[in-house]
Amino acid sequence: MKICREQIITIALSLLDREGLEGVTLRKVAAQLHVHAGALYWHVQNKQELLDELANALLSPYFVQWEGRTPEQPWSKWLQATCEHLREAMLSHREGARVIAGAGLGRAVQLAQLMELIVQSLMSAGFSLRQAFLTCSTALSYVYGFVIEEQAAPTNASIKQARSSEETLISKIQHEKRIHHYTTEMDFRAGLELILEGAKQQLQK
Amino acid sequence: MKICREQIITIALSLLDREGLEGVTLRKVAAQLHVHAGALYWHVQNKQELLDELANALLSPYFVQWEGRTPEQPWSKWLQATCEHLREAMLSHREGARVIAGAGLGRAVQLAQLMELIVQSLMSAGFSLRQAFLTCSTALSYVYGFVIEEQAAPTNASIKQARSSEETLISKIQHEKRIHHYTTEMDFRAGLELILEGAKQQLQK
DNA sequence: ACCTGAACACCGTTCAAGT
DNA sequence: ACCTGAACACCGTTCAAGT
Repeated sequence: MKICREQIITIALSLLDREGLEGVTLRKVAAQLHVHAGALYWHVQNKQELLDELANALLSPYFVQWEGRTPEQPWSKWLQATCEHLREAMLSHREGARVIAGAGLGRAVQLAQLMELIVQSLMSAGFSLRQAFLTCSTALSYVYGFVIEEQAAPTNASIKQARSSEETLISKIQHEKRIHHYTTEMDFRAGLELILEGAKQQLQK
Repeated sequence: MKICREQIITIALSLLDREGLEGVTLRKVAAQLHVHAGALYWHVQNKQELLDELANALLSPYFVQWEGRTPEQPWSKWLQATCEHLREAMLSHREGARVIAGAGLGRAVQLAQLMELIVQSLMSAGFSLRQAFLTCSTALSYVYGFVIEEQAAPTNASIKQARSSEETLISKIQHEKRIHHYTTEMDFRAGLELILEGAKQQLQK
């Protein structure tokens, strides 16, 4: 049975969607390739490397073709679209945000390249290197944190809380959301706008 | 050997600092209490519950005494202090951010309470329920994402990159940081200020 | 009520040996 | 070059049986 790196990643990805991150196991991947677990170590250094490649595999289809800001494009619109695109990439697979955050900037090549593209796009719009970096890192941190929480499986505790409708502000917020048909996507956009607005202000000084 | 829930959490916390999150294992905790692994299940439902308690244990010393905004306090100063305090709680133990994010709002009672306190403090400063929620959730997502990345162990890849000082913008940023003695804390504050600035702007409309 | 002892069904990783 | 076979040192979880 000849196998290659790509097959391993593809199988791992499908396993991620079916069983979640904790279900992604070298032994299960090997089994689906009709191969013993030890055989994977010829194609992959260890499990962490597989996880890193998983992060890249999530990001690649969304960002290999992604263009930097064009001169006539306002930077805030471009950055907004880029962050929403990143969120979509994360949402494209179960626990995607966790996978990407787990790899981090140091490991996920795609993520480092994306950061490069953002900083460059902001600088061409008049940001200093530091301003561009801070805006970029703030936006990315926000996306990370937001989507990780968004993808966290609803627990028994949170369901119980929602059901019992206590007099907490959080349950009032949930209630208001239902009435006004607020979506999680709207929350995400609104938070992102806060950051973009802050960056605009900073830029004028 | 009589043991109790508190001891389990204390041991787990020390294990977290010594060996990191993946070193926190029911069997190791049990061994340090001179008890068989199965015995822990009398005090704890499963490993996840222990992890949730770990998140609370990280937050409690920082937030049980934490006060809501006082009338004479500007909301932005109070929120800034609160977010910096949260970051310090996360940094107080190895991989603290990951532990807290892993528990999430649904599991870490302390975190849900903190959110409650923030929303309430912002509303008393004139925010609508929705404005307060969005500002709170944006700030918290940012802190999450920032500190998770901050605490990610530097990898071989990132060290190699730093050493080879390629012509990437990211390495230029690292370089600039060293020259100007920028700290990670300054980066955190600057990003936070972006969000606070954006929230101020939003409030005026 | 609280723990032992032992099992069950898993993990990642290594490595001689095969082909 | 690439995989088998088998081992090693672990995991979380369950549960009868002890005290």
